[in-house]
Amino acid sequence: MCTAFHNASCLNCQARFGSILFKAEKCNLEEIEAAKVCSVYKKGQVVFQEGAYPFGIYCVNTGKIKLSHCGDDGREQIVRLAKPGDIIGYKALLSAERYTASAIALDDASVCFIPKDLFMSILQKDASLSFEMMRIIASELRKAEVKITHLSQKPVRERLAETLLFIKETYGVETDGFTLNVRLSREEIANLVGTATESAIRLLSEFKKDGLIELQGKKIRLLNTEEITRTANLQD
Amino acid sequence: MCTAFHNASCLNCQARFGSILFKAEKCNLEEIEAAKVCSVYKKGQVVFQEGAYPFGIYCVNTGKIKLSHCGDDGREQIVRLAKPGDIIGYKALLSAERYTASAIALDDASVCFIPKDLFMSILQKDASLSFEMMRIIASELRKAEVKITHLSQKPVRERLAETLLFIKETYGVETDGFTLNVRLSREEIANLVGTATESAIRLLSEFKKDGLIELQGKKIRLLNTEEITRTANLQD
DNA sequence: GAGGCACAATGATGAGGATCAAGTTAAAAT
DNA sequence: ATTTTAACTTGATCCTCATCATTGTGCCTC
Repeated sequence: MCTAFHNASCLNCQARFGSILFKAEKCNLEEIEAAKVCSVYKKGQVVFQEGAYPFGIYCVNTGKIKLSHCGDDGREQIVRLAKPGDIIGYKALLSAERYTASAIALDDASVCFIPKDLFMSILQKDASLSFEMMRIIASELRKAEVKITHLSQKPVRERLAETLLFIKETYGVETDGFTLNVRLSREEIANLVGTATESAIRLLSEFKKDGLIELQGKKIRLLNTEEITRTANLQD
Repeated sequence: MCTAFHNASCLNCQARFGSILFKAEKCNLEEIEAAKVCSVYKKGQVVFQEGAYPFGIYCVNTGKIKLSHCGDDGREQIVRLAKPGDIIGYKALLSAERYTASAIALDDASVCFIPKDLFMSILQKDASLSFEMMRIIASELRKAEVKITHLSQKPVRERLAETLLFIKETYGVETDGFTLNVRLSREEIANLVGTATESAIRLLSEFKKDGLIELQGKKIRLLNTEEITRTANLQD
């Protein structure tokens, strides 16, 4: 499956990535550090599965994770992209319900697991941590609401452009300054945009024809961010 | 504009509606009570406006509030319906940004205002309150993600049925057990579903023809909840 | 009661985008 | 290297749904 081990460098890890856990009081962070278990997931492996009950939360150490929500007809909708420092699986834990999304590694990734009881108890006594958690979730919620509006009001073309910018914002670009620093399948891009795979493909080649992007297998280079932004037609 | 006054019955109000604020430690709740200002808004009046900076949060005392997000083309998307006991305007406050949605009274409503500084300072020291806040926001986020999935995968017909059930869940029904306990314009229903007004109207009359609902002006009676649920095609 | 106004309803039309089908490339497995 | 499989691409078709246009209905004002 995946190798599990204790990662002694938790403090370093948090500091490096500015993770939320770093906001916890020191003694609590140390407690987390002692209890956590770090696991390595290969690309495509499932960190947790929609419908399962949560036993704790996860903090992404390295790699990239997609959180996707399976629709009734079986098609997936990617609701979030997580990067190192991000925590995932907190919504189900907080609302004490089953996962509404699956977490799947986009890369080889290492993810720390923090047991439910520990995390919850710390959360209840550590106002600083829960305050920070709240801010993060609130910001996620804002993003989700904007996405809802755009889904119901914007055409696929604009949403695709927006998604490309979002990917860049989330995972950044490679050293050349153009290539998106993640390999997503066309289907995954479509599931992020909320459209059919064929539509995503078609529009990507249009963007390419128009000189906005360059395609090379799964590599996507954003050549003209200006124009992509204009295509996304963002007001706010 | 709207009458503002101190409402001595805050403790009662919270208790009655099981508001989140009731989770605050007692001394903090008293502090909130002392500082809050209650205002009355007439139907259609704006509690806060998208784009403005937040000065505090609001707790709905009586009445119904819609939170709507204005799309780039000016069409509104209703992202939430608030009822007595709910707090609104917290996302902008927590993320220290401008409102991304406007709050507008659907009814004559009375809403309590709690100043920013007070609320934030309490939140940072009151782990119990911020924990509860977190749970609420997390649950909102879950709902939002489901909505995103449905928006991108389900046809309007199913989404309308789902919306009717959602309205029932949120505001309940009148004493007859059928009539939705809120008056929304067709446009508002459409903006809740995420579709054109005409489409909402057309489908509503289809539902009526099929005996699922009864229409009488703005009154909507859910005659056959069973069948509406089936039409909504909910799996999860 | 006549006029005006907002909202509701219905019809006609067209475009955007999903779906189906077929062919192509790329990657993985043997 | 060859087969197998999966992912990508492109074309053709169909259908949902948005848009435009028109008429109908209730409601308030004068």
